[in-house]
Amino acid sequence: MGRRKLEIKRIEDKSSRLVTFSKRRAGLVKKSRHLSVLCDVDIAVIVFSARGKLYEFASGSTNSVERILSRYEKRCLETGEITTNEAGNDSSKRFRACKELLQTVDRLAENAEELSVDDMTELEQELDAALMQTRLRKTQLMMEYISTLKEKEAKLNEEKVELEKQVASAEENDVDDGGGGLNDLATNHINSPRLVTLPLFNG
Amino acid sequence: MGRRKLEIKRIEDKSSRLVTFSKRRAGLVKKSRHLSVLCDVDIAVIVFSARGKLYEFASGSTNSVERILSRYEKRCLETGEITTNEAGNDSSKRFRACKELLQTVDRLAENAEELSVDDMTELEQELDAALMQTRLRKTQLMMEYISTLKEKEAKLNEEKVELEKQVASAEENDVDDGGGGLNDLATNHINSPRLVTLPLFNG
DNA sequence: AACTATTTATAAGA
DNA sequence: TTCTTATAAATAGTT
Repeated sequence: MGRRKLEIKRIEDKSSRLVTFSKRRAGLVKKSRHLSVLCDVDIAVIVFSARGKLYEFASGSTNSVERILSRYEKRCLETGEITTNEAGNDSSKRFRACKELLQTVDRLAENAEELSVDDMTELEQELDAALMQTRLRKTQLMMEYISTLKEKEAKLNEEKVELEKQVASAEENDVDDGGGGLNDLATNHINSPRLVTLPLFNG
Repeated sequence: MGRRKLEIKRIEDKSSRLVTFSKRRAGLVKKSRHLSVLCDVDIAVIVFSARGKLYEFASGSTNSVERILSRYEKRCLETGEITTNEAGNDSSKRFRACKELLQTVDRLAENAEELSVDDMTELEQELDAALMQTRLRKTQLMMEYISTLKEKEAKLNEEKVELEKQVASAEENDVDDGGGGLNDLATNHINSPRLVTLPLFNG
């Protein structure tokens, strides 16, 4: 929507790319605000420029991006987010069960007026228990995954050391050089940076 | 941009509000995609309808929303820490703040009889918000850690391939053998098992 | 879900 | 950069 029709592909000219970014970013934010007002919905928009500068918009007032993001995270966990699963795995079954549970909850919540406080208390406790289970399981899965990755890393490091030895001994047998670079490379690898352990995983 | 100029305020008629939501949401996503492609930037858009249905868009491929969100959180922490960062590590400060908060909660809980339901509701909401933040942050830290480990693995794999090439070329220069074992070793490494991706982290 | 009369966004130019 | 303007794109109301 300008003097010419613009193909939707990366604008190679840096100057016009920047101008377009500035204009269209403003447009996007404006449209987001309009949509959120007109239709009374919550919107968050996050933009990272190529140089890493952050631009954000959120309907509502202070801290809205954080609020919407935390809602988003919550929703993802609730929904399971286990979309890309093969048939053999039983997690698709589990996923379906989850969905059903959520539907049940929705149904109950809709008719909440017909349920007594005791009923709701019971439901609350059961849901609370389910939530706890889910969180626990999530953390376990992540921890297991981290362990797997760490093991993998250790194994790869071992293999690397082994290979470096092989290179070194091959070098010794090799009379004419061309291998000085290899030693540099090997040294480089040995000195590769160590893991930085996050505070969360201490002890 | 329609038959009439539309005031930017909540559309009261439910039907047209829904139609407008649908149309403009599509438009917003389209514009987001165009902006991300044209200007080569990362964009995430999150929309919650009034009924709580989630719509999302992110430049890049699968799971980009999560990726961009984690980048966003990271950035927020970084910039926040720049302003509140003085001598030494501030995590001890944060920890002290946590302890104080918990003590406050204990104190309030002890004297709960003296507080009104409204007071307790307010406290409940604040604690709930804090809990949500904590969970979010925990998940993000784990996700970031996993990303780091994955990157590390990729880098190690690259280095291994490089080393294997070095071994192979050193072998070629070597006249008398003893290097058959090396080839076996190299093959072994190339065929080392791939990452098993847990359902939780698909896409 | 399609159709258009209009409004809105914006590409290029100044 | 900012303003202008010709034109493309989005969309409000209609069918």
